[in-house]
Amino acid sequence: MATIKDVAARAGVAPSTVSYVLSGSRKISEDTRHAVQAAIEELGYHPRASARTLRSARTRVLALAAPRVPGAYRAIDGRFAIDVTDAARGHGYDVLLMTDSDGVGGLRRVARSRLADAAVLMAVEDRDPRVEVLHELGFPAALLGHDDHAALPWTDLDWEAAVALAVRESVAAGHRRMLFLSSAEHEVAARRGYALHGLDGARRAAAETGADVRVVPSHRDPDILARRLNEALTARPVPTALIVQHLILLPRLLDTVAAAGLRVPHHLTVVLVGSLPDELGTRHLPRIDLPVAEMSTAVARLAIDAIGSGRDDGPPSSQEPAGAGASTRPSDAPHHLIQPQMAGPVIAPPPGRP
Amino acid sequence: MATIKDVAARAGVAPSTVSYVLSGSRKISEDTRHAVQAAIEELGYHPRASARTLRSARTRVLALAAPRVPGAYRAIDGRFAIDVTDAARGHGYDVLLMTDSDGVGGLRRVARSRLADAAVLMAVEDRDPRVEVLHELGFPAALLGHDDHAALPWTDLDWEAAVALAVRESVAAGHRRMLFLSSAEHEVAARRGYALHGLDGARRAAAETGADVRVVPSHRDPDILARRLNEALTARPVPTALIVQHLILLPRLLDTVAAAGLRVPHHLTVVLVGSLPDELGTRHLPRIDLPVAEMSTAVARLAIDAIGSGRDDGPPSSQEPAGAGASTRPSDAPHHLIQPQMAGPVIAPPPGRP
DNA sequence: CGAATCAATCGAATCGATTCGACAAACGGG
DNA sequence: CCCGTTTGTCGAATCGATTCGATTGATTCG
Repeated sequence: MATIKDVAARAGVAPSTVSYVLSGSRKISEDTRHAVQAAIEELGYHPRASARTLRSARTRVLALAAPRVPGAYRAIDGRFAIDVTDAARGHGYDVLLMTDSDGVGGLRRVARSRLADAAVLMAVEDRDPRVEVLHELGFPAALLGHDDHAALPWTDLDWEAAVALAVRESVAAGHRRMLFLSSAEHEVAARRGYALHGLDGARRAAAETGADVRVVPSHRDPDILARRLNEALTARPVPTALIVQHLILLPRLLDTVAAAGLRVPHHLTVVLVGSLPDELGTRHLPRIDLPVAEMSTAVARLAIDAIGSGRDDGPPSSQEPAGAGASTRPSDAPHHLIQPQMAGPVIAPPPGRP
Repeated sequence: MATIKDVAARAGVAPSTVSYVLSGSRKISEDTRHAVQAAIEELGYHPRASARTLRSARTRVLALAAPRVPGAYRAIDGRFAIDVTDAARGHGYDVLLMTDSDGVGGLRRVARSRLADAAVLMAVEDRDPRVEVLHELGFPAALLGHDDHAALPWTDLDWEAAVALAVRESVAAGHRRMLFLSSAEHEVAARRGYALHGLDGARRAAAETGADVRVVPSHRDPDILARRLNEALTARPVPTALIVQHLILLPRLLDTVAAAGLRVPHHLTVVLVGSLPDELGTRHLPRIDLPVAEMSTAVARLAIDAIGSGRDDGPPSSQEPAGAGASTRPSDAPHHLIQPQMAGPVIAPPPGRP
């Protein structure tokens, strides 16, 4: 309830002096500073965010746009939300959580009412309407995950390298025939980066190693998924490794493997790609964890950096390398591509090999 | 970039008139209203949140305090965050997401800088320091989940009824010997409501039905959990049903069941209590879903209702029923206790029974 | 026909900070 | 000893809305 005026009165100075003590933007004598700080302590003063924002045009808030929830909820998203929030706090920013239950309406509203300084978008889709809206409003933003079209800063795991690594490590353990449980068809159709790049990684590693890698597309319906998997597991020649990128239905999946009479890892090695660290009790399987913390830190940073350099619509700087302006070509946007690492137990050899 | 002045100028009226058109708090003639609305459209005007808040002392923001993340992340929390956000939006509120990486510091900061009008706390613990801070600051709040001590509005699934229902339904399906995989010991020690009430429900239903219900406390270490479960599954007389309240390590748990040579549901029926709707592919098991949407709607409502009646420290109203002031006794706080419902397939009978 | 009533709108104060120019006192140099 | 500089602080304008009285016509009633 105390305001800057109360503090000033108590310390016997002008309000502006209190402000300078707080911001440190002008030199204040030792004595005055102590008097002001004492008054602040005694009154339990804390500046009102709204007044600060009104004057300075800075909210110190990031809008975090959670992904649409298409039937199946993604366990991963909450974790990202928390880690992004922590990362933002590290830079003095708070996080406003937004769903897209009203489509892009929420983002537009938050941007125009100046509730936030920048946005972080989760689970960006190809030709994502949110990206267009932000661009239209000239609102700074950064993306968690990416596809190759959006001309905004982004961070992501290198999914191609990740799946390729899983395949190569399986081959190194002696496996020659394996299944790759890829993203569901609707994710491929939506041209999600992780779906496309994951497939690329599997194909590339198969070609490089000469291994027999059969792709099984996942499906959001667990029964269909179970049927597909069961067919692939029993088709000859019998696969000895299962690389899983689509983890949403993991329990059901392991159930299916067990139902086929296969023990893990004795008959079949299961390798996860993009698992959430420590999540869902997957620690007993060899895997490539999704670097949630690293991605969150990076995206918060990218979003905050974008605030200063908000779109100024000026003529493109002549310092630029030849071609279009800095943020026009997707490949020019700042980004942070993270390299995969294996975690967990080593990959078991195929049956019949020591 | 347009302000209320610009709109006023364009419509040929005073700024206050524009404000009244927007708020509807005074009568405005048809003609003027249309002129103002046209000007708003043409300029793409949207009121600045900070200016509004500064004047009206209302942020229209709820602070959502995410639970501490103790090693294992809870898949459930992200879902709650999203649903609470949607529910808040339904009342015209936005949601500021807070972690407790700096303990209660975040809440205190948000409350004192007036970034939010009220708080929603997730996963409240016994003698939760956050509750004390909010009380000390006189900050309105509501809780997701509850224990019997906090004198704040709350909502929760009736965990005692839920576990009791799972036991009774299992008995009705013919089971006489079952395991109850309860919350982990550290959760009981923290006196979490769901842990205590769940145990009560199991005991009560066991007494009522005369069934043999053995309690197996979960454990955050999956290896310890697996060992405990394995012992209980193989102890004589052999249990025919497994009721699971602690779902965090579910995949590993089903793995353990399979490793014991037990097929679900043929040898052993697994019933889940408090599973997340559609989450993790648990739809093939009989279960009691956690009513996330219902709880979220309720808690948003409770928090918003608490804003109006913010602590006024005045003398207790004489309209009150005899006894202490309205918010002094925990049992007096408004709340919303949700009754459990079975979902999914019917519970399979024990082996040897048709 | 003048006074009272009512509807619609205006003007100005206000919320609580930030920030710029002005100003007084202290200081140093010539 | 006077003037220019530096140091520290003050005062006032400002950010963009809300809201309360005051004001202006139009209308009604006696």
